[in-house]
Amino acid sequence: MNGVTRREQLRAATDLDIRRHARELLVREGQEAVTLRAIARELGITAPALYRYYDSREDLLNRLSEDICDDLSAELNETMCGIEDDHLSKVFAVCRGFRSWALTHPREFTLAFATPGGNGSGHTGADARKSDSTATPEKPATHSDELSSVFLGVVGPLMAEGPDNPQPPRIPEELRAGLTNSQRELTAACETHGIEMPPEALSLEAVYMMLRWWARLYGQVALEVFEKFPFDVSHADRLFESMLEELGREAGLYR
Amino acid sequence: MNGVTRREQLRAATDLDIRRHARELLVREGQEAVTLRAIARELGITAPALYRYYDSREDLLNRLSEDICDDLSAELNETMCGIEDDHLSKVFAVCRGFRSWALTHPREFTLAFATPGGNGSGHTGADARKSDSTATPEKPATHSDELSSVFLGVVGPLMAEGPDNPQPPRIPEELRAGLTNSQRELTAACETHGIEMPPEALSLEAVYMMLRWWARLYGQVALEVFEKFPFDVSHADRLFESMLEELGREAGLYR
DNA sequence: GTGCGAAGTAAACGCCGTTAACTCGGGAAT
DNA sequence: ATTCCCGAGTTAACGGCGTTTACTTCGCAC
Repeated sequence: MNGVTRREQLRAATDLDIRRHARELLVREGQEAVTLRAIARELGITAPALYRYYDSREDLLNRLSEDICDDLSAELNETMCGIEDDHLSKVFAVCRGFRSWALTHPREFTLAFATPGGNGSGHTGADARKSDSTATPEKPATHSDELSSVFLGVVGPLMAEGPDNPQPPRIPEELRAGLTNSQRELTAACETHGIEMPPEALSLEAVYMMLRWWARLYGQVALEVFEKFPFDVSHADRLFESMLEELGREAGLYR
Repeated sequence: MNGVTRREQLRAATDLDIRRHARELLVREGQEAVTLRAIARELGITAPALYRYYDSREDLLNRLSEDICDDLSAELNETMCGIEDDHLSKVFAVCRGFRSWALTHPREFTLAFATPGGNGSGHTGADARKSDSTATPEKPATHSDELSSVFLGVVGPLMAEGPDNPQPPRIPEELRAGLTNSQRELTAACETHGIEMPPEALSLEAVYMMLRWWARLYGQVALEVFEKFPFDVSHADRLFESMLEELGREAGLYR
């Protein structure tokens, strides 16, 4: 009657241990130290045993990247829930949370958000992990966008309440076609993730705004993590704050 | 009498060959394929010989990263010179050039602009390569900012001519201190690189603008290279164009 | 001509990912 | 209760890797 056999339990536990130790190695010593042999050593088993769980080292790294996104999502979700103020404050809190997470977890950020292969929240995953062949085909959703869901969950209410933009952003004509596509994708994502988002709130302007928010948030954060400012910037946090303020102003959400 | 001996000639030639083949491997097969043994194989020598030229594989990769920046700089410089229009058009051309270079050279972009160690245009280089101990101590400049020079060279004239910003960007008070620092660094950089930049043109507002330009340019480009848009964006080029336009408008440079 | 120092080599060490052939034990079918 | 399967884990091995050490070789300054 028990849905999960003893074997499955053990397997799941070992799998968790593998990823736990892999993550630890990543954090402590960097991506190239995440070695099948090192992981096995810490687990007290031998390296080839890991092939019962993952097809290859790369496969494991991809999974790690997903885990990282999920953990980050959970953390941001908590951050968000801890804010009692208006919706805009929540959005800001999430952005600040993303930044400070990235700065304190540079190696995890690099793996999940700056790896060319296109894992993380990208959309090129082959989705062929080692698992029971028939089980859990329940999430055919595009990809592991746990994280998008967090952002959507906090931006959604903001969209719903006050999009009385004093200055609608004047979307360039040749962008409208592409944006309606994204709009479709977004509404679908909101549905699958059960996010309260009145369809009329997801205007083209809103979609455009979200894209620009993400591009600038990501850009500023990556710039800081990789220290690629053209000259020394000791006041990066203040720069970030001014970017947030500017974003809020542009969205017509301030005052 | 000859300033360069035959030995030095050969050494320089071999060094160039090393980097040429390393670069080729990077482009063709990715960073982890840039192997001392592979390089040596293609050169027809043995791997330990490479240690006569570089302290380690990492050292070589750092040098590669610098080469990439320099090549990109040269390419952008050419792009810029090919534009005969006003200064703003040149700035746009350089930005577009940077983007299309990144998209066509993703692996080089990743190595030079998204490597956590902080090589490339960062400012943490230990600067201890294998070279004649006493020669060429002539560039104690902060770092290898060949690239910054290109951007400065194209932004400078723009600053010099028309900073009649209809809307000066209202720099947040707590940013001014840090920005004056950057301002100092920038004027110094202009001097060392011989860039025509009237000191009064490099206002705090101008420095602030340049930082924001770079952050957004870098962010958008990295986002595209790593395919980390939250949903499929097929119209990325148009998005990029609209970002440029927006930047121009914000700088008070448009109409 | 002699000899020094730099370029290159050969051999070895200890890592690595991955594969193949095996042991062994839990659990289902009989 | 016995049998048998199959999956977790092992051992051994392959080829490749970065790096070190000791060596040859040879250009060139004296």
